[in-house]
Amino acid sequence: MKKVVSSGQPTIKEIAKRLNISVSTVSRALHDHHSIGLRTKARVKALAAELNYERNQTAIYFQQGKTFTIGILLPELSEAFFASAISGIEDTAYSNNYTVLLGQSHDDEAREKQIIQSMKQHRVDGCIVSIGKNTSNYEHFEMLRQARIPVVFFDRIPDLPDIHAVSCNLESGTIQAVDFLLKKGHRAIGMINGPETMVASKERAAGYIKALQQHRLKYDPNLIVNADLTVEGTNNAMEYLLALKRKVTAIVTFNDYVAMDAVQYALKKQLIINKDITFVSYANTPVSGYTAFPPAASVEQFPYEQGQAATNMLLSLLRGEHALNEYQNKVMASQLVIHEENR
Amino acid sequence: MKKVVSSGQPTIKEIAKRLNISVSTVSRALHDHHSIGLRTKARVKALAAELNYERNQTAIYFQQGKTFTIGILLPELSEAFFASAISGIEDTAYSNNYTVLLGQSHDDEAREKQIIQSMKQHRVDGCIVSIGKNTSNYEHFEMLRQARIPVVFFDRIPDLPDIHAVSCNLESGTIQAVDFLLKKGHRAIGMINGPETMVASKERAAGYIKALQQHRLKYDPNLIVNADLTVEGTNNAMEYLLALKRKVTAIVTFNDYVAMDAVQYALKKQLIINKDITFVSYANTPVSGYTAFPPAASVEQFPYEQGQAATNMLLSLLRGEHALNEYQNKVMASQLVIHEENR
DNA sequence: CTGTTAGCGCCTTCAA
DNA sequence: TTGAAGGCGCTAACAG
Repeated sequence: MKKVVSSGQPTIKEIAKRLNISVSTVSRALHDHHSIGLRTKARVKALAAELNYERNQTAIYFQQGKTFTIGILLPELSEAFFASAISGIEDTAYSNNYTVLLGQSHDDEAREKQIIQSMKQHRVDGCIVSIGKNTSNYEHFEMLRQARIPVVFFDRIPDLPDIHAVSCNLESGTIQAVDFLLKKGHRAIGMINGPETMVASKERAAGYIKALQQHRLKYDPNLIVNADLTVEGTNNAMEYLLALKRKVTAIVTFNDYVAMDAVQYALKKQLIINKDITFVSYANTPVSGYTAFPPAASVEQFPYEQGQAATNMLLSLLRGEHALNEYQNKVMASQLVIHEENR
Repeated sequence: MKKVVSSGQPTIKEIAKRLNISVSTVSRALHDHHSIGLRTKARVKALAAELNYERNQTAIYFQQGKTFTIGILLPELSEAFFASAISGIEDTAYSNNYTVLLGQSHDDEAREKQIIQSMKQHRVDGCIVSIGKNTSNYEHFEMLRQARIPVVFFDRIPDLPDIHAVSCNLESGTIQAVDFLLKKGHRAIGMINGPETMVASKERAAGYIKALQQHRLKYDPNLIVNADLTVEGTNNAMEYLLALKRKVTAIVTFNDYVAMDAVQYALKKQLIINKDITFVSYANTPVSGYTAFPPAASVEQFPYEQGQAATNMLLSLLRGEHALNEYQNKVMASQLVIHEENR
């Protein structure tokens, strides 16, 4: 008993039969192979068009061992930063005839593993990954390596030696940010940083310190607080900073959300924004323009461009332009964007 | 000459050879088929584990004619609304063992067509689609229908008779919104609506009118303005509304962005928000909580839930629980969310 | 309980 | 210029 699976979609076999020629001739005709007679070619193409023939990609994937699909694994699709990043990835993949398989880990390591597993089974040609907040075990990526599936990490990259990665170094932007504040006359500049373990937090702190050094100013460790990015954490950090003996007149916050929370706190304390206290932040969101008191400046991290860069790196790997073990680590510079001050 | 494509990944054939049994036995053992001896099963599984065997999905897709993949076509990934929607889609798909192929049309009809084409070639089992702003030709969806690939439209649904669709009716939410304002004593309620052609604009207008009717109030067409959702458009609309003889004390805006622009305009005109003028909006964004003057209430459109619902509908179609031509049109109710007023 | 075999759609070598 | 045949990895029908 023959099972019908292809829901009536025409195949080359069918075309061959109708035209009384062989399947290989049809296949070649469809591919414009030079050794096929013009007449035959025309007849084949005409019938193919008439029948609405379409090659069965799954068959081709199967026998070629390539899927022209890349897997994207991200923590959270609804975060503006990642939404932009995906957008950049999809655009680049699309214009190179690749499609994109999507998975979100929700910062859950177990789910991250499952998704990687599933992508591997789907035989994606490669992966682009931004790891979860708490991921500390990287064996799932090791499996990809063994399966010779290239991976490019971006933004949230793991602390491993031999990886392909694209990221945005926050140090440069942070230097610019602190510099900006120093030039406006601020001397006691606080920083609400993220969890100490995060690479991103380290980069922020490093930038902060370097900026001070460049101005030959003393670095006071008390001015940097590590917070957990929740509203309470931000409030606590603000309380701490505002209680310092040295009067803090400017604060660099971990991201725009923290900034907005911090602004709310400051307002409650009757502080006048941009006068008593000035905020500078990191632009994870396009929203800040709409808030009443946006940070005076923001460090842009270029998510769309990071997505593009990661995809291009992966594609060059897939094209064999670089050896898989020739590890590339593209670091893009973050950049300070000064907002309009007349609001 | 044998071409090696599978990059050395072990196959059941290899396992069979090593164990001196047949491929079908291996296949069955791996599937826990009841008719396989415990010993054999164990041996097979052990070797499979040792070799790091993993089934080649592309082979299975190919021979089963199913890919357990659904295609998502959306206008713009970086719009918060769609980002949430995708999140809902991906979560639902994932927990049903489906994966998700992604494409964004950027509201470009040609690109929309290409993506649909590509998804069809990838042999996705079904599609979830939100059409572009300007899409007026639906032949690409007709092709899907002919290929018997089910499509569920959501949010931006085409004006076609026989389709599966999930959407959120804004009429109910709008009624609640106007009702809310009427109960607070407002009588001259303006509306900055979207382009007249959009279904969503019509629903808003209809809700507005119905709410007045329910209160036995006269409907004044002058109070509804169609704008184009740009900042200038919003400013013009505001100028118009504020210049009316009847003093407008409340305004329903098309979405949160329009609301924020309108608030800015009002502030410039020295109006006091929530006193001189009150805004109610539609929640396309989770941001409004951070703005200084968020709308007093918002009509929630539940993008995540819409994504879930669309995916469930598609899955039920794929499972054959409903005939493909038994068209379902799920309309979810929008709902007014009243914000805290003590800010 | 296990083995043999055909076939999914396509491409590609080899032979004519 | 064309045809025949094999094989990609796997499943399932059929035959022991």
